[in-house]
Amino acid sequence: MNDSVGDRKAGLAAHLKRSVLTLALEPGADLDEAQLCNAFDVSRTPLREVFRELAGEGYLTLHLNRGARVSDLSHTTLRDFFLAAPMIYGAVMRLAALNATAQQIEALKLAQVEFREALRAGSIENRALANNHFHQITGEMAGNIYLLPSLNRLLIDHARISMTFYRPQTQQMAQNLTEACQQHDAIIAAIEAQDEGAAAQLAESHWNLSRNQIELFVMPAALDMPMGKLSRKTPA
Amino acid sequence: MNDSVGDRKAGLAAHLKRSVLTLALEPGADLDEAQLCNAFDVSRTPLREVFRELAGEGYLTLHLNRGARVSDLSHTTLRDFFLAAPMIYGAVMRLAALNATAQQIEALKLAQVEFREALRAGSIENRALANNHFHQITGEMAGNIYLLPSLNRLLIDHARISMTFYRPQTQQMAQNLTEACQQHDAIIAAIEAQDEGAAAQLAESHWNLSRNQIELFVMPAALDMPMGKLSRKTPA
DNA sequence: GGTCGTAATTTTGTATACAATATGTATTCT
DNA sequence: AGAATACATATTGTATACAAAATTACGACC
Repeated sequence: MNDSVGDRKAGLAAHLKRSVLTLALEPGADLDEAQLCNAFDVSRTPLREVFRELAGEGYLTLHLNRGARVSDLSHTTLRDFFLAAPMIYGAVMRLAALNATAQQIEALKLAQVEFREALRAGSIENRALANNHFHQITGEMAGNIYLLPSLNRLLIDHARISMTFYRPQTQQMAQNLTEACQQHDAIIAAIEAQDEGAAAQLAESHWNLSRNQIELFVMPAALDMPMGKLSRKTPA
Repeated sequence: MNDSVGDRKAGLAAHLKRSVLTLALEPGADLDEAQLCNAFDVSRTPLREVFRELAGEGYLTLHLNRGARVSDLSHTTLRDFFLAAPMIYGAVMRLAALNATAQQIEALKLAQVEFREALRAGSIENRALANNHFHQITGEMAGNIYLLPSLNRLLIDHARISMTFYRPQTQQMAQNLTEACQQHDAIIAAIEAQDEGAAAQLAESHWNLSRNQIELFVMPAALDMPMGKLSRKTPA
C-alpha cells in the first residue's frame, strides 16, 4: 500500500467531513493543526489547504489568527434550514428525475442498499452517512451547478441534525425511519421512470416526514406527572 | 500607508473577484502564480490560499498539478443558470423583504446610487459590478446561509453573462436598462415596506426583464438582406 | 519531413524555518 | 486577595527551500 501525500490529504479531508457529519467533531469544536498533521502525516501547508477547502464547502469556519472550527449549528441556522430545505430538495428531485443517467441510478440503488443495511444494524452514524450519500447522488443527478452548493450545505446540517434528533426512542420514530426507507425506494422508481412530478411530490413527502421526526424530538409530549414529583438535579 | 500582508491578500482577492466578474479575466483563463505573487507582493502560500478560497466561492476552478483557472461559463452552465435563477432570486427577495434591517436598506440605496451612476456614465464594467453589489446586499438581507452560496454563484455568472450580452445596441436594450433601474427602486420600496409578496413579484419581473435582454442578444432579429450580399470574411 | 523519446525548463505541490499574534502564567502592586 | 503588567509558551500566518509533476525543446530515428 503506497499512499502518496495526495492520498493522505484526501483521507484527511474524508475523515474531517465524516467526523463533522456524524458529530464526532461537535459544532464549534476547534481543530488542532499540529495534532492532525502527525495523525495524517502531512505538513501544515496541505493541511491548511484542506481546511480552506472544507470551509468553502461549509464544513468548517476559519477565524483569523484563531484557526479552524467546525461550523456552528445554532437555532438561527435551524430556522434557515427549515425555510430553505423544501425548496431546494424539491427542485433537486425534479431535476434528478429529468437528467439521471443509468450509471447514476445504479449508484443510487447501491446507496440505498447501504442505507437499509445501516437501518438494520441500528448504527445512527452509518444511517446519517448513508442518507447523506443517497441525497448527494440525487444532487449529482440534478447536475445543476447553481443548486449544488446550497444542497450540499443543507445536507451537511441535515446529517448533523439527524444525529441529534433521530435516535428512535418511540414507536412512532422507528416507524418513521421505515417509511423514510420506503420513500427512498419510491424516489428511485420515480427517477428511473423519469417522472418529474412524482419525484417532486416524493421530495415533499420525504421532507415532511423528516420534519415531523425532528418535531417529535424538539417538541416531545409533555411529561404526565403531578407537580413536585419531578426529580430536580439542578438546585433552585 | 502601511498595508500589511493581510491587506495585500485581501486586495488580491478583491482584484481577482472583480476581474472575473468583469471578464477582464476570461472564463477558462489560467492564473500565473509567480506573476500575481510579485504583482501583489505576497508569497505563494497566501496566494494559493486565496485561490482555494475563491475556488470555494465559484470564481475559480483548481486543477491538480495544473493550477487555477477562471471558472468556465459554457452553454451547459447557461442552461443551469436559467433554471435556477428565478427560484433563488425569488426566494431571496421574499426573505429580504421579511428580514432587512434599516442599516442594510441604507446600504442597498447606496448601491442603487452607484448603479444609476454607472448607467449614466455608460460603463458596462461598473454597471455589472454595481448590479452585482445590489443583489449581494439583498442576499445579506435574506440572511439564509443555505441560500447564499447558490445566490452568490448565480451572481458571479449573472455578472459575466451581462458583460457579454448586455451591451445596449438597440433602442429596446437601452430601454430595458432604464426599466431595470426602476425595478431596483421598486425593490427597495417593497423591502422597506416589508411587503413580501411585492418583493417576490418584483423579483420575477426583474428576472424576466433580464432574461429578455439576454434573449435579444442570443436570438437577434434575422438579417434582412437578399442572399449573396452578405459580406464573407471567412472564405468558403 | 514527421514522429517518437529523452533531457532541460517551468510550474505546481510540500516541508520547514521564521515572524506575528494570541494565550497562559507568574509576579508585583494596590 | 484581586488586578494588572510583563514575560514565557503555544498557535497561527508567511516566506522560502526543496520535491514532484507537467510542459517545452531538442535531437535521434524512421
